[in-house]
Amino acid sequence: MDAIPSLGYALLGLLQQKPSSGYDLRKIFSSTSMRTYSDSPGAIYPALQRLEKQGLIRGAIEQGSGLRRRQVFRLTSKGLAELKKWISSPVASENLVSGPQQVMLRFAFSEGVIGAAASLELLCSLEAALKTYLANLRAEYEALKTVAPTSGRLAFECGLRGTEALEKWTQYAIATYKQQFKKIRGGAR
Amino acid sequence: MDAIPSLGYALLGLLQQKPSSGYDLRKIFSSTSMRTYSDSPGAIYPALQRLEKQGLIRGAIEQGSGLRRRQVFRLTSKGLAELKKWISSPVASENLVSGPQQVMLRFAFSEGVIGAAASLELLCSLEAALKTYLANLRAEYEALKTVAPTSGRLAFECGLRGTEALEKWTQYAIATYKQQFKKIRGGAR
DNA sequence: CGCCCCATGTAAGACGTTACATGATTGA
DNA sequence: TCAATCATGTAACGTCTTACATGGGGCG
Repeated sequence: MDAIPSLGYALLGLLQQKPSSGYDLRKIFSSTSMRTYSDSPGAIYPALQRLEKQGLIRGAIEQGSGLRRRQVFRLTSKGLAELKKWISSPVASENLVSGPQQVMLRFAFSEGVIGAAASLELLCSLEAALKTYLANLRAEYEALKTVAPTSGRLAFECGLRGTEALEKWTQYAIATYKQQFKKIRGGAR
Repeated sequence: MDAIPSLGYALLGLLQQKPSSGYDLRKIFSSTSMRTYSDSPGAIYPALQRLEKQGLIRGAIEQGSGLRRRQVFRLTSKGLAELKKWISSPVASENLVSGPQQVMLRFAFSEGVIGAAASLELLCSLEAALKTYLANLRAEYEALKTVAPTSGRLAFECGLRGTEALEKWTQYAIATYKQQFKKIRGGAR
């Protein structure tokens, strides 16, 4: 089985939340913070075809309400399994090189797919990966800061600060989940 | 003239700093914080060929020291002009949708290519773009925070915090440059 | 001699982009 | 009836990925 690109997982995650047509998905990409993914038909329709060919989703034509036929896709059990596997695989520090976007996509879907307890596990794995990643960044910074021109040094500091902000967010998110669990366990229902 | 991809500009910027062979450039990509760019020969050599075909760089074969021939590339005046144009074009808030990486690459090269005063201008343009971008993000957050599950809300907050950190960095960088200018103007040499 | 590093490249395939095509329905 | 919106798709093109090919030089 070939590796599924980022867009494919975004589609799987959205379809898990709610069965949708290609057009629905395009609207989500163009109107929400998922703008980072392409809303062009030339990207989405072929991607849906690939996922269907791999047996991860199944489309059903809906010819009811008089409009042009729409094809509504939903996850198959195989698709759900693939999504779970992707979301729950531990975060490696290499996953952070090209930004946290991919990991964040996994986390955003996690609660609905694998549950809050597993979301927390994902966060802990992210925190550990960040520790090694930040150590490398800081070492590189020490080597660079004496030789680079101001703009180069500042640009590097930008990456460093961004990653530090991500670390703080991770700790905040972990605390949020832990508190949530405490409330549920402690509070009467 | 076709649009130059990100990798192309990264190559132009590095070649402006120092004429290099394809192999040198690959090593930079694989060993420094520019890991985000591919270090694979299948990406870099074709990219260099394209840039040469467009007249932005020129390669000279170096057959001196007994090793296999290496081809050292350097910027042409046309290439330098293109690089200047790219770096000094104002930042739009759309440039921030897919992360600050591209803008940061421009900034990192800016001082050596267009000078510190123009670097400062780029930063101010970035600050303005961030203001509108953050306003949009915050509006979307208000709409989302009541309906989204915890993990979805937290993931969005991550993006928000990251952008806020970027804004703070921008202000810090602007202050750094302004202070630098004051020192130069004020201090005897 | 075999192995690793220098150094350059190509080929096949996957993916995304832009632009175009199609056709039905709703509303001015 | 004309335009806009719903809804799906295809074709050409460019770029990146992975994998392979080539060949010289230094070293044990």
